[in-house]
Amino acid sequence: MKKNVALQELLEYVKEQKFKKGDRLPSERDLAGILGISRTTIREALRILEERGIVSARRGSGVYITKSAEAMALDENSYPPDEETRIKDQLEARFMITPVIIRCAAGRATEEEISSLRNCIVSMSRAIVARELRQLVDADCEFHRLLAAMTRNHKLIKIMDLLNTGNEIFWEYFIKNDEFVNNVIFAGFVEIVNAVKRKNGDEAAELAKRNIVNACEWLSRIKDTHYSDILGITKN
Amino acid sequence: MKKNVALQELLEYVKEQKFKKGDRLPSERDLAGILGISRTTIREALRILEERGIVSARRGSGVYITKSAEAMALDENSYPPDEETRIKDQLEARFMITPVIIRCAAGRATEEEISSLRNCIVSMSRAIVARELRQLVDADCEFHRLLAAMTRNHKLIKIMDLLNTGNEIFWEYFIKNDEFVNNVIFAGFVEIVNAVKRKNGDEAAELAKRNIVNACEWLSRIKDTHYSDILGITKN
DNA sequence: TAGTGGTCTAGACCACGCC
DNA sequence: GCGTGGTCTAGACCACTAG
Repeated sequence: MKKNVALQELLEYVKEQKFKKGDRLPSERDLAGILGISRTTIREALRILEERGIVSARRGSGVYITKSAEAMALDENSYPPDEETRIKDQLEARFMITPVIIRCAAGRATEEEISSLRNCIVSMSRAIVARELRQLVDADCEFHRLLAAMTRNHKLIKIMDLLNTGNEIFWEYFIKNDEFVNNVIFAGFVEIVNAVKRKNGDEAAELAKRNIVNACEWLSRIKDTHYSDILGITKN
Repeated sequence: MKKNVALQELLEYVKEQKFKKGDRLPSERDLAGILGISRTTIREALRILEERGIVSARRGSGVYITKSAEAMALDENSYPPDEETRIKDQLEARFMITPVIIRCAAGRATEEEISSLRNCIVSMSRAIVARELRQLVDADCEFHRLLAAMTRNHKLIKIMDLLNTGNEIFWEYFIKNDEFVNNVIFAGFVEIVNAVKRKNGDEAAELAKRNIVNACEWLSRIKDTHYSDILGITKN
């Protein structure tokens, strides 16, 4: 994508021109001319830099550098939102957040809601048999959405919605191996529901964590990455 | 902004046309025509809906609804609840999520980022003296945003953004009492930064929790509600 | 092959900061 | 008033999906 190229060129340009923290960049229109690219695309690149906290735009004034060159160099390598990073971020976020929500949910769930969870698991099972990635992801989302709803906390529901986006990225790998999905992940979900039914929040949370640990280990095996790093850093 | 208007109209249109989960929306070009708006703007609105997990775009195929009507209604109602509920949800969510993120941040923060945290605290202090609610809330948001950025995890940053919305609701109460804000909350932030500097994630997380506990207790005193219920249910 | 989302472009107008 | 970032537009081409 050109915006990513623009982003790299922009960083290169900043380095060349020896811009420092606090300096003002050329205007968006000038940058567009300098880098031979449309202003819209430049803006998209700047937006990304702003998200990363490297740059800050002030209306009517200009775009300013807010991060030192050293800090920029430091996280330059850590930011390509490539597939590896997305998988890692997604798994880590789920590992950190989901158990907390499930622990809370276990204390507040009704019998009826637990039946809904069971129904979800049935859908999941069907999707696995039919090898329907989309249905599997949907069932997984629904499962987690229900758990979040049990907390009766609107904010937590929204957070779960956020966590529920972008999971295809690893389900895609899981669904390739029936045995793993069935005996490990799927069985894990069943155990979680049982723990929730017993209103044992701590156990449910622990099971949720273990499920993600298992997922990480399996992914590490079939890919050449070490997802298990996540666990050491964020141990609860 | 027109994209926000477009977003509302889009939701309205979906409701009118009785689109359901799994249905395909008209193409972006058609929607542009229907709503009388450029495709770029429509795309921006769709991007937001995609982030919220309401919709999912498939290249070469179309844009599909991924959330049931009930879930959408739930989402819509997630903000009109009464003030009590909003405060409770907000505090509870922060109590559950923030410590986990801070623990992770403590293990990955750079010296420079810690300086930024300190700067934030200075802004906060100034805002308190000037009794500027808006600046105080901004500084609080920035403080938490920085902490989330230290995790280097895009998802967690987004989650923190979500947590950062709607906090005016209790800052409004806090700012009325200088002594409390200064000696309890503000001092708590300073301690958190120190713990982060020592890379002591567990302590930082514990301090973050205690800060929210203190906030709950103080709110319970000045209002006739028992916010401390939150703590028993979600103890870690 | 026709239609879709993904990306990029050039140009326009607005709201705001600064001189 | 001038230059800035913020927003919107119409149109183009590409890569992909599906019939």
